[in-house]
Amino acid sequence: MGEGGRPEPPHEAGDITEHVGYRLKRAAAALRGAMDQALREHGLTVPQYSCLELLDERPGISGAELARGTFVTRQSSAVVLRGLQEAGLVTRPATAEHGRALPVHLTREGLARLEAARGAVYAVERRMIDAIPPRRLDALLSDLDRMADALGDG
Amino acid sequence: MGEGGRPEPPHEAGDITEHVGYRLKRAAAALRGAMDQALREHGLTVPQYSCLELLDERPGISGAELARGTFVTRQSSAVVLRGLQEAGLVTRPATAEHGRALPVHLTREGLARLEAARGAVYAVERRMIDAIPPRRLDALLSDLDRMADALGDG
DNA sequence: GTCCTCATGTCAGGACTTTGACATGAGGAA
DNA sequence: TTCCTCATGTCAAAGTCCTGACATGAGGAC
Repeated sequence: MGEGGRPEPPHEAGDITEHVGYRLKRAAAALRGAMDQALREHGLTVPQYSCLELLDERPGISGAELARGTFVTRQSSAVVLRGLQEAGLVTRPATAEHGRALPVHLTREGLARLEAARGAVYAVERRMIDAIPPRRLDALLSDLDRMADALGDG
Repeated sequence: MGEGGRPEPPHEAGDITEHVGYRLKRAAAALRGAMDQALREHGLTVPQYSCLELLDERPGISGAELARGTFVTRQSSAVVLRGLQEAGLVTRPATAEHGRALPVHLTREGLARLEAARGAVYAVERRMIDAIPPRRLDALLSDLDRMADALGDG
C-alpha cells in the first residue's frame, strides 16, 4: 500500500477530528487533566500516583519494572522515584543485595497518602464510566488493549 | 458518596490493570510511541505534527486556538510554534493587525513536510483500526468522546 | 469618556519525558 | 576460567507540558 500520490486516510474522514488518534489523544488529555486536578489537593502528581499504586500492588519491584508498568522509560521513572523518596513516601536500599535491582517499598506515609488520594482518582474513573453505555464497557477495554498491542506495546 | 473507609473501585477490579484509566493511558502511550517513531524519519515530533495538521485544516488561526485544538496550554503551544517558526515551517506576523491574536500560516516547506509525514502517521492509524472489529469503530469513537466530555474537556 | 471583562501573548519556574550513552552485576557458552 | 549477553541503574542534554503571573488590546456596561 501507499504507492499513490496523496496518502489515503485510514477511513473516510472529513477532517482530522474524525481520526482515532485524535479522539484517543483527546480522551487521554481529558483524563490527565482531571487526574491532575483531583490529585493536586493530595499533593501528588499523576506519575507519582501511578507509581504508588503499582508499588502497592507489587511491593519490592525494581525501578525498571516500575517504569515498564507505568509505560515510561527507566530514566523518567528514576526521576519520579527520587522525588517520592525525598518526600518520604517510598524507601529504597542504597545497595543491591543480589543483582543491580534496587527493590522499592511504600512507607507507612506513602500508603496513607495513596489511600487518601484513591477516592479522588476513583471518582474520576466513575465519571468516565458513567458517561458510556454500561454494555459497551468490556468492548471498550478490549479494544483499547487491542490497539495498544497492535502498536507494538506488548 | 465516599463516606466509608476504603474507597470503592469504580467497578470490580482485581488489580489496577482492570481500570479504564489504566487502559486508556496504555493505549495513548502506545500511540505516542508509534507516532514518535514514525515521525522521526521525517524530522518531526508529535506536537509539531499535530500543529501542522491543524494548521493545514484551519489556516490563519491564533496560537491560543492552536493550543486548544491540540489539547495543550497556550504556553506549550507557543514553544512548539517557536520551533516550527525557526525551522521555517510556519510563518507568523510580528505584530497583530486587529487584536492581539497572531495568525499562523503554513509555509510551502511546512506543507510539503506535513504531506510527506502524513503517510507514516496514517499507517499507524491503520494498524490501530485493523486491530479492532470494524463494527465497533463508531462506538469506540463515540465512547472516547463521551468520556472526554464527561471529564470537563468540552 | 471610564471601568470591567475577556482573550491573547509572554515570561518564569518546576515537573515529566525522551534519546543516547555508560558502568555494573548476573548468568550462560565456550 | 574467560567471553558474551542481558537487565539494571545512572548521567547528560533536549524537548514537552504544566501552574502562576503579568501586560496588552477589544468590546461592552456605565
